[in-house]
Amino acid sequence: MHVVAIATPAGKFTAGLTSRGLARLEFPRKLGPGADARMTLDDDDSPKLAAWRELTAAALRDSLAGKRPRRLPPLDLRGGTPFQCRVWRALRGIAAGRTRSYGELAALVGTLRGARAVGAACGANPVPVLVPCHRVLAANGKLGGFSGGLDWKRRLLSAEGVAFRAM
DNA sequence: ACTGGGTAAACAG
DNA sequence: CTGTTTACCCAGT
Repeated sequence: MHVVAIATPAGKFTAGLTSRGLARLEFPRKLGPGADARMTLDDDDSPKLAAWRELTAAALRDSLAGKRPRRLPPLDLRGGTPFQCRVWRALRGIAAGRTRSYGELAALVGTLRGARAVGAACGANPVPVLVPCHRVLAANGKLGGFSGGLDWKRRLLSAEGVAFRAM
């Protein structure tokens, strides 16, 4: 996996690219002692990977501004279990500015009472923002959780003009 | 506002 | 297989 930095107005994201596409996306990390240890940046990417890095950067900047990205890089989501892949695919069907509840998403993937399992699958989403797990709220309109921290979830939803109940 | 039971899936052992 | 944990949900207090 080729690890590259993606600069945005909101900070430096980290993307992991494989020969099949974008496999991971991480929010800017708080700089702690030794925070750079895992940041083995990769400069000599192939033209293909460089193109995907630019697609990722453009899509990420659009998404952070609340706009729908015109084009996404290919995604390499092989890591997931069959259930997680169903959930992640369903996530991509939620348009910008719209939300669903964990329970609704469970019904969409054919697991009627699996709201909690859907939450766990969202937490395992390797490509947040572009696979929009932030558009899933709890059934009562509250936020639920977010792997990157609830501040990011609030920020992404606000950029899309979505209203939500404070927690 | 808080509690408890029900629930599906992943994971450790 | 059993136990534990989870970004849940709903009907009761």
